[in-house]
Amino acid sequence: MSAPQFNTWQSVQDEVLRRIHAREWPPGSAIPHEADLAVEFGCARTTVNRALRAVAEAGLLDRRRKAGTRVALHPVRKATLSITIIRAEIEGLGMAYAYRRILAETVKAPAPVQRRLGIRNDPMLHVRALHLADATPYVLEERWVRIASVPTIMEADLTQQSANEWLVANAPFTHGDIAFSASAASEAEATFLACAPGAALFVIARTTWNGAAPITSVRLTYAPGYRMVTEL
Amino acid sequence: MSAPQFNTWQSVQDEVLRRIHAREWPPGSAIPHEADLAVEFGCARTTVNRALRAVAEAGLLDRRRKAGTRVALHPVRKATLSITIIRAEIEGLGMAYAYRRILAETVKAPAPVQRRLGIRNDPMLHVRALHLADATPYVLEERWVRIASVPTIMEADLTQQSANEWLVANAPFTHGDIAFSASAASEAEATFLACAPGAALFVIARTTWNGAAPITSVRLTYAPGYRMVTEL
DNA sequence: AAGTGGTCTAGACCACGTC
DNA sequence: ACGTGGTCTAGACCACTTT
Repeated sequence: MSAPQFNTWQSVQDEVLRRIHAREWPPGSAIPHEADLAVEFGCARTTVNRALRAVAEAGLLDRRRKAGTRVALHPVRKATLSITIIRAEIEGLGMAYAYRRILAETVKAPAPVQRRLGIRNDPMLHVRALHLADATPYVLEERWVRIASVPTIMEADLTQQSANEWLVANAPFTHGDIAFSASAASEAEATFLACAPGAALFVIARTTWNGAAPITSVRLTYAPGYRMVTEL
Repeated sequence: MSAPQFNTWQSVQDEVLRRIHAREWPPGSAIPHEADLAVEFGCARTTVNRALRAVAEAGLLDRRRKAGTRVALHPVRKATLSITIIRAEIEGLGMAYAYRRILAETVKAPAPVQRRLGIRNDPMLHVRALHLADATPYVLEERWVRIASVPTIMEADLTQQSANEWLVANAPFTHGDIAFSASAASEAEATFLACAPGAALFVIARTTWNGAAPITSVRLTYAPGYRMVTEL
């Protein structure tokens, strides 16, 4: 007889996933308690807990104290997107990276940007720059930085290093939001990205804070054909 | 005198995050070993491990056996997108959900779809459907399902329930890939989504497998103005 | 009130990678 | 070879939630 051995939390996780996928534990049903599973698997409850927690984080289990653990009815799969530096992204594709600053000015931000950041009339650094891959336009970066939050950026040479890269290295942030959308190329965008006006462009808008202090808001407009890919 | 108390792994995590953000542990620098931190924090090494592992998963620390733990030079922030069923997404916005099947046929899939799924000439179910929010077009679903992988789908009434929803409930998958892009509306898409041809549309392409068996490949084309939002 | 997951501890052994 | 993180154990107490 002797049940198979489950010595590691990963082997327990594999077995749990197998039972879920095989419908031995159907969606919505309650699964045995940690203590029972520990006995069945012949390991410590801590190990079972580690495994179940990992599966729950993946969205396949719902766990609640007292209520127990149930197989998720609508497995909310989570796709994780890694937000990297643009230079690293391009070089990772095996292409040559180049960067061209188009504009840098100190101004009051337009109303929509102020609203996103929750500020009023603070002086902002406005930077527009183009990132190129193998000498062809890759993405247009349109950025506002709240100077009071990152005063040292005024001493950075943004003709050589992108604001994107400088901020990643020098301006830590605690949280932010990010939005993905599609947008028709404006006349200006079409010129910079070497495409036709009205072309469908992939856009990422990101706003970040350091604690309560707003840092920056950026709009990245990608050249036609860009695809953001990840795994499930 | 007496160092502050860190009884829980979350309090340890908070302190670690504070030191990283405050640059007490600058980017690229090595931080003390788990054992040393356990002594400093006055807790078990297990607790320190739990905290550091969580911070490492968030991308702020790089951990390697023997090499030790370092503050990440380029913190790779991860955005997690939850993939839900479309009806839940629309109802979650407080809008009325409606669904209209446009087409369902059993055919051989076109070459690009076969290539994505890694199959040849298998019979496929092809479904085209429109999801509406408050009676206006929300997203167009264009889907291919490999019948051999999910035979029971032929008995489902896809005029009432969307293939999206049926599959989530009845066809478990182990892994998949997902791509986001922007695309100009074709004549057909413009008609279904009630927009102008050439309009910039947000597109999600998803392909899923159950183990080695390909399940389905779907292209979701959203009506103009759609934004996919998440937090960092 | 009681049951379930969440967490902490102290000690131990192990796997991996760097030296 | 050896140092560091990775994990396991057995037992205990606690927090949250539902009954």
